[in-house]
Amino acid sequence: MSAGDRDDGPRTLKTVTMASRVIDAVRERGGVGVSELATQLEVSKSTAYIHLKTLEENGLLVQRDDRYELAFEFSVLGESARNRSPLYRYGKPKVDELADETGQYTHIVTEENGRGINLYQVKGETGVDGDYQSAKLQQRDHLHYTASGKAILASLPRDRVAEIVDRHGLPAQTANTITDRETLFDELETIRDRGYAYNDEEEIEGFCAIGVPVRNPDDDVLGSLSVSAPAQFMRDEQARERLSERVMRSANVIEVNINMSS
Amino acid sequence: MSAGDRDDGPRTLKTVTMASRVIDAVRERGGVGVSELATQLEVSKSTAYIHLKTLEENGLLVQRDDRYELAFEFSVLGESARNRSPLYRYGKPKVDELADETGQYTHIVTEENGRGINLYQVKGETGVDGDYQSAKLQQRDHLHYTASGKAILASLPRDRVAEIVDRHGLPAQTANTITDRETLFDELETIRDRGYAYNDEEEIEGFCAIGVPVRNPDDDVLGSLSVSAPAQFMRDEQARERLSERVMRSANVIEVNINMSS
DNA sequence: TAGTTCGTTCGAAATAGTCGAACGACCGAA
DNA sequence: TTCGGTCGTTCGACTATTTCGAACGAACTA
Repeated sequence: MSAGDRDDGPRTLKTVTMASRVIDAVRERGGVGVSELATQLEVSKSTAYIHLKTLEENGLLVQRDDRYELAFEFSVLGESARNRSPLYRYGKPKVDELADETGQYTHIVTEENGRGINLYQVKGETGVDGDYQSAKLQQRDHLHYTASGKAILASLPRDRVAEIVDRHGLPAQTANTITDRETLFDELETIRDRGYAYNDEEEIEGFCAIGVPVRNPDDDVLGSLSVSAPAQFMRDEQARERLSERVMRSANVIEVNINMSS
Repeated sequence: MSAGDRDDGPRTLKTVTMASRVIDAVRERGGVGVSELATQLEVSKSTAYIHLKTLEENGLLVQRDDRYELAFEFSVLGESARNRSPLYRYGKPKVDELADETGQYTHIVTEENGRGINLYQVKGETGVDGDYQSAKLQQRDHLHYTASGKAILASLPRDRVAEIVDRHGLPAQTANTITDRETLFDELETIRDRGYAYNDEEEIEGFCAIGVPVRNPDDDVLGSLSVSAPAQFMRDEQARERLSERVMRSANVIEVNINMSS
């Protein structure tokens, strides 16, 4: 084995980690062949082969057109994971409602391992078309350049935020992305005071968003509710004010519904 | 090892198969502890432990309240899997539309390994509330007792259907479920003639549904589009006729859109 | 037809997984 | 408080498993 064998923390099963890398490679490339995977993961063809076959036997991959792709089984597992989240269960109807009323893209985001995960989103009537919808839902995002992410960060203890920034950094996405640690902490302060996070074209040029945290009775943050709209729309102070009030109200209703259920 | 070591067909990685069983157990129980998993899978505590830890390290499980649960990562992978399906991409807007117009539950289903997978569904205005929605989306269903499933089976070659029936059987779900092989083949014939499948309370008592296959230019079936409604509603011949025409029309539009894209 | 590339199979070398015992932490009962 | 039970966790040793590379036929290209 190569020199730099890093300690993965606890003892782990290398074969399982390898399988996980296989799954990741299949997702990234949208399907792989045996030789291709062997090259990408730097293992022998026979190893790549047996991994793919094993995952296929277990229903996690399927062969389509001579390539191995992710099985729909993942969509079953994904639904299972989502549905355990009260934020998803109680938030989904509110997202539908908000998207309907505002006509804009509306999302629910939660945090996992320091990244934002888009649990659900709806494109409202006036929402711009394109690959935006499917692209976002497939993606784990950094938390510092989205309104949803910043809303979550603002509700997390300071040292947790520091930990996340250490781990994932603050890469720029547009010219407006916050890439400085101190600026970020100041921004989070502002968000706490104001009650909502504002994304000023920090992720996508021409797009702004408003994000509001959703908390449980113990004040742990479960995630956030957000609405994004063209910069043009958001530049109108009044519209923005109205919209933020609206999102805060919905987030609050979600919180109440979650609290009543437990 | 125990006596009955069956040949899994091709050579496979036992550690990966074990990991897959772990994931399945976690899903089934909605979260597990170390000892609990060890008992369920009949392995030592230390083995259960290292498997859970490895999957956690790889972002596939998370610890919540002293239990290991499925990570939202699965929801990312699931979206990825779904979005590769043209049936999903082109069918989703039509499902939304149909649910809106009919006010009933509307779904898109596809087949994988002889089972039906619910790719997307929407509860229309008049759709009954309850756990039905989330329950269905989490589930792989047998194909023989749903309208969507029968529509798919009717579009598959006869020997493929036989294979599926051999593998998964024809378990009864209600008194109306088709449990006899010959009856099923006759029904599939009827479906082909009629152009749509009808579920007459075969899955859930009080619920009927209409399912229509969606095929690609090569005449392979990609899945089906279906609408379910209370038995009361469906007993009205005229309503049923109108609805089936409507579903067939939408399915056809989906087909056309898919074909134009390739 | 010769030269690639692909996926697939196999035996043997080398690595990695499993077990069971043992520990400290935690919880509830006595 | 103290005891017995359970929990998750760690470790070394035995053993089973994974990995590799070579070799094959099929499919495709030149």
